[in-house]
Amino acid sequence: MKYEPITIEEKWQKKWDEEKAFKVTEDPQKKKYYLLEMFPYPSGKIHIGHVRNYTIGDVVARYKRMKGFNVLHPIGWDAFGMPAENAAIEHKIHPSKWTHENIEHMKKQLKRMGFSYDWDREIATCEPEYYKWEQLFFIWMYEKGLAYKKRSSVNFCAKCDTVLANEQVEGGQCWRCGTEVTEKVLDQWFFKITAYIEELLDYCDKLPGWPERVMTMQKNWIGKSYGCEVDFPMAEGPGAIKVFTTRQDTLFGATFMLVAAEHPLVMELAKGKPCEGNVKQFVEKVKKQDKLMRTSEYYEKEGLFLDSYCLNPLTGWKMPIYAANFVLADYGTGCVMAVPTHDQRDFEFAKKFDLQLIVVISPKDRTLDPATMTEAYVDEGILVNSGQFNGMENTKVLEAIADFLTVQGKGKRTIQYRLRDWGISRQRYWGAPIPMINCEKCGIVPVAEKDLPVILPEKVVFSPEGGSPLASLPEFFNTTCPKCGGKATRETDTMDTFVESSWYFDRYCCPDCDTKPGLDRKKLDYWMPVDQYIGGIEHAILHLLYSRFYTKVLRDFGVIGVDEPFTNLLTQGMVCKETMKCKEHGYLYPEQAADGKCHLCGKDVIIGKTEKMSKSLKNVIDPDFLVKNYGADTARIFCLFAAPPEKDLEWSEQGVDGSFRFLSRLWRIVEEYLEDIKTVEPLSGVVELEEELKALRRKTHQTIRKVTVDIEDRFHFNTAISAVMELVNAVYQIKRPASSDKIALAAGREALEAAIILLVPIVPHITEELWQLLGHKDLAANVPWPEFDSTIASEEEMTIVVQINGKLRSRMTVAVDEDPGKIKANALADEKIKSMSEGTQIKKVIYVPKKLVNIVVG
RNA sequence: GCCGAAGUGGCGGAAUUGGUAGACGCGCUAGGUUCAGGGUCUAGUGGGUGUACGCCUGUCCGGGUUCAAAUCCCGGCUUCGGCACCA
Repeated sequence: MKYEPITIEEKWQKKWDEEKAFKVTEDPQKKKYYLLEMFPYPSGKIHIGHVRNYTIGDVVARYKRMKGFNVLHPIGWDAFGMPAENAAIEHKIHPSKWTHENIEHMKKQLKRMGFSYDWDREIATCEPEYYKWEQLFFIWMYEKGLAYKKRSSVNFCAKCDTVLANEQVEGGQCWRCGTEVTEKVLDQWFFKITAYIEELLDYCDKLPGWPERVMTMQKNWIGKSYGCEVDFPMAEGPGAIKVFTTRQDTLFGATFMLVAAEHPLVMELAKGKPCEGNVKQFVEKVKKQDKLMRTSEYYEKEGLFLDSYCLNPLTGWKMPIYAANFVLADYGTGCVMAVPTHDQRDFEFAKKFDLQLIVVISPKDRTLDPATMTEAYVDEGILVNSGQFNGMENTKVLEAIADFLTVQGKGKRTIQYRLRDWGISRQRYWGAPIPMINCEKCGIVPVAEKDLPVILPEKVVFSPEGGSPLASLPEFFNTTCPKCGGKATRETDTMDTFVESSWYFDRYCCPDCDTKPGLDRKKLDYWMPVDQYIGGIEHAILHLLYSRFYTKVLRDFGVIGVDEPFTNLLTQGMVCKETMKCKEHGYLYPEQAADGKCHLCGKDVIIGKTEKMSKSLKNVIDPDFLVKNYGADTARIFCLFAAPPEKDLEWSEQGVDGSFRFLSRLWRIVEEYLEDIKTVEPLSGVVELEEELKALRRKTHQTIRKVTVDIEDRFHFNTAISAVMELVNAVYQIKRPASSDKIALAAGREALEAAIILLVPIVPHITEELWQLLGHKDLAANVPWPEFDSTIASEEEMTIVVQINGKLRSRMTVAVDEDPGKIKANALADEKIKSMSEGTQIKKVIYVPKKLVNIVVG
């Protein structure tokens, strides 16, 4: 019988489905394990990235189940979002229909991969049963001041025709479509993520199960910095300009003031002065320039004198005030004290406008002369020209100056963050409606809880020009005020889809809960937090930060009982493949470049760089193709074998062949033995064996040990698989026992059963089939994980390496329990060692137990 | 520019704590197979050198610590990722 993956895979998938083999319920007697992979956006088809992500997760889920854990392993759909809406415009298909069809198809694909999900917990975030609760949480957040509306300048993507959060802008471009982001002023809803900023930061050091670099990225994103707020009084008249600085040690060197061009203060100061017209022009120019500036590498420092002065609070000197293009309006106070001698940007600015330079930090080995300086001095040094602080080290004077400013009432210590509140308004249709009402009389009023959900209307018109379809649907937005009953209009913005993905893992614990608040605390207390979360590194900031925030909000509502949603996080690497190009036809799909020739023109194919698989580069492998040609098991084992999970995986056609070959090899050896071992019990306990079988048995138990450690402690599936390959090789290697040699056959059966069971989490279909062939009635998926016997696994002999001065010279085989003194003596008595150390003096003999003897000679 | 990760055969990757570098797989070579081909099984496969037991050399480069370094320390190079006028 040949190994026919397609037949057996479909057979077992059907069986698992019928038996609901992976359905779970809360069981207080059993230890729970919540394994979660980032849920997919239903784009239409699964891609290799999904296959890799979900395979990694499935191995762990199946392994933990075999280890006796009560494993929650759910799946669902991140079903709201723009592509559905774009499809509606382009193909005249309703987003709902498009989404549901995609889910249907992708669900089939996932089932075809053999992932062990509890499908009864499947959720789709576009269903009112889901977003209803999100709307409830929104109202609660509104009542607590955690959701608020603000008129603000926002990042706007013209192509997507919607607003983007700061986190969704990458290098000045839209994270989704790459279009350049522009600024727009709109009324927007925000979540007050900054209310939890300290806790979010704090826990960055309390999540040891997260990769260091993800935590670093989050910390950077939060961007906490300690400094001072300092008041610079206006030279004439009342008032002062507030400035944030982390470098109060350079305060004595502040010689001019910079204000962000967009800052309202700029026009205020220029008002009525001769420069007003110029200033206005300048501000307009900078506003337009802004977006370009963000993306371009080079930038020209520009500024304009506002014909006003303020005073340095410590020196009392007059400081000219400039509007500048390189000062950020939304960081700190939007105003910066300029210290040209010790800040490169300020230095360049001062040179351009010929402004005063005063050195206040002096390097230890030389003296700085403002007249000859060619760049700012930004290193450490001793304070000069700084009154009572002269002679002190600048790094140590920060506290003293902060105290001094506080006592003098000229400033105070403050903390600044880079993180802004999370803008969640989207001017799109396919999202969860924001449950708010604008009443002419009462202002903003939340929808009454009893009226939830605010259902997304089905019948809408999409226009290619964009704009929210909801905003042109009177049946939707015309309503009455819940407070006064008067005429009112609904909010037509929908929520950012990152809101749905911020709590879906909670909902999985009780997907059918239909009583307020949609989350069953008892069930959540059993399952949460997620023990292991697995997904792409691309969500290091966005999704993971939002989810952490939302978890804390829900905790404070008493809805859940955990501080953090994900205890352990594994960020898997990308799947890459070489690109292929034809001079004439550009990038080619793999099937268009068979035999190294372009199938369109026959020209030689140029092999390009290896890059992340993407449709635009056409370096993609369709999972359907793999399943059809090799089966799901081969796709799974290859994804695991080619690289450890956190590293990028380079796709290799030949590697896939190799994986398939291994499975066939396993199949063949079992078949080879099948008749003879069908009725033989595998070995267990202590049995006297001849040398070859003893070695095989040792290998069997060593393999169990290694695979267990590799999966449990390190998620190193590649080495686990190679260990099983070795075991299979070992069975091939032994002499085929006679049909009557029951002991040898029992040892063979023990080895083969071990190989099969150890591979169950990795290649579940072939192993189910082989398990059944061996005469077992129960599902391999439910078999307990094997234990190893350390006595059987331990070697009786060991190879000791003999070195002279650290160089390998000889080896010897000794019993494991050999006396160390004897081993050393043997090493010295070794023929080769004797001849090589002749005429030298032995200075030292080092014995590393069970490893080597190093003889140091002089 | 700043921060972080990585660099090992022809290739993907092993080497858990400093202790036999290159497990396992791919590729390649040779051989067996009622072997057309493919498949399959067995053996070999870092480089150099020698008839051979062998010897020399070798984990990005240069130093250092150590009996012993892919692994630890210092300096540099390259690649990838993140942040980037944050005051």
